[in-house]
Amino acid sequence: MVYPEGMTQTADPSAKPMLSERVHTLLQTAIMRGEYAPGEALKPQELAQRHHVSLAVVREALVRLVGEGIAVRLPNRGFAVPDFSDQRWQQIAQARRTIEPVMLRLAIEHGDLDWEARVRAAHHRLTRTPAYVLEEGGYYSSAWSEAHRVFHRTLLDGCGNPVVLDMFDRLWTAGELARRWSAQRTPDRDGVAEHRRLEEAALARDADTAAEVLTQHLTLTVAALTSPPDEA
Amino acid sequence: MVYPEGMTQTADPSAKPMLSERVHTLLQTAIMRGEYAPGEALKPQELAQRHHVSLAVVREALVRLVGEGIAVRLPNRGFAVPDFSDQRWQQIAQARRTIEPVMLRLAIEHGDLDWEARVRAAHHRLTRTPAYVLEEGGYYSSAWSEAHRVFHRTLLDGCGNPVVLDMFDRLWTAGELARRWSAQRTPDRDGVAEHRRLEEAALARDADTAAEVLTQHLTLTVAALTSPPDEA
DNA sequence: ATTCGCCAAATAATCGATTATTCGTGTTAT
DNA sequence: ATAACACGAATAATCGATTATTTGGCGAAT
Repeated sequence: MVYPEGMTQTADPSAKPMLSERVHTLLQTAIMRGEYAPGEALKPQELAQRHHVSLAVVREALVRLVGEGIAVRLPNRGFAVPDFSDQRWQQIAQARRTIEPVMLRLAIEHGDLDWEARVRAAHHRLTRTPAYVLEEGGYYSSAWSEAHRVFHRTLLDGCGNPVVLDMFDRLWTAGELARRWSAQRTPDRDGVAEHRRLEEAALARDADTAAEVLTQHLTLTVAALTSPPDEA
Repeated sequence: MVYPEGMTQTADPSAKPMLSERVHTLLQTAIMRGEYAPGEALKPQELAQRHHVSLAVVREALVRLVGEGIAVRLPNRGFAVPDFSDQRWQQIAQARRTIEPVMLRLAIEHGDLDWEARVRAAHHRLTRTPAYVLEEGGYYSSAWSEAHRVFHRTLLDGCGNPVVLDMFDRLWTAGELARRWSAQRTPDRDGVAEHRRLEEAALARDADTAAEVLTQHLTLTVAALTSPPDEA
């Protein structure tokens, strides 16, 4: 006897995750927070005993991180945080300038009412989140960074294409890491006006304007790297 | 005493690769060749004893494959080949149509003489490689498929941006796998004329024409999926 | 007859230990 | 003094075995 399709699916979303999953997440956030310097070795032994797990789970987590591009592997010489150079940051920024505007056109073409609502919500949250907190030493607050990511991601997710959105996610992650380490100082601009113009153009289904504003937004963000931050 | 930078680099390119590396490559080509059906389980035990390695190396290879998007992981239920649906193939094709034309513009803008030479070489090789061999059962010959990939990849690599090229590589791999399994029959068109027009427009630095031809090329390839193949 | 719960087999995840490779230091030959 | 070599410590890669989870079948209760 064959059970009906999907009958055997337990699919418990609250099930406790695997150890390797947890260690992976821990390492991911640690690297993204800048707790490891570029080029610094990620030593399985140390990590294993620090988190009270075996080498195998650390190793699995590290392999996953390599797949995500936020760790590198030197065969027979272990794992390390990639040393994101300024060049790398430029490459990532160029990639974003190249593809995100066309992604946005796709989103504007395909986005539905639910998308529009989510764009408004994300923009509202972004504008109401303080960009800096004194305690966090000169960088954007983590809350603002997350709101910023969600806004850009929400703009694009109107396209409904997970393949495209996955590319955005990878670019954003790599970009944040590269930006953290490639500049002496993170650019002091949060592009408030541009975000508002992006929101308006997107909701007005004005693809040309939206793409133009996004290109400008991404260009300025990079240009601010090499020139002193004048704009607030 | 500190040695000069790079002094300790052994960097033996002919060094024998790790076991996990070898198993990873083996599984990758097996999956890409269609030796596993979509949804089919990739059982560590069986693979381990078939290739005379331990579970750990198989497991590491599988984790890497998941990172590359050609395997999926069901927590506590093992690994499997993703069941690429027609929908998935459509999504990948849309992603390619969306971003490859702008990538090509970037390549045309930045490509140097060496790039031009490689484009000519790749196109020459593509046109002189037979697209079908009777022995391989209705699909393109593997030699032609590889020449096809190299041509498209070479066109884009003029941009010199590894971040962008990595996106192409991932899209191409996923696309080949999805195409193999999502259609009853692979489209019977190889777009000879389009490839030639692509080469000419690219070398003439005519970005508008090249982008247009590439969009058309990618659109037809997908359209051929749902309609009977009329064009040869 | 169907559903629920329990138990055993199969498989996934993790662990501790073993083997292989690299790194650093000290020694020797030029 | 410098460079090549050898050896031991440190670390990476791999293995074999253990533990945890799921799967499938059987019987009892409804």
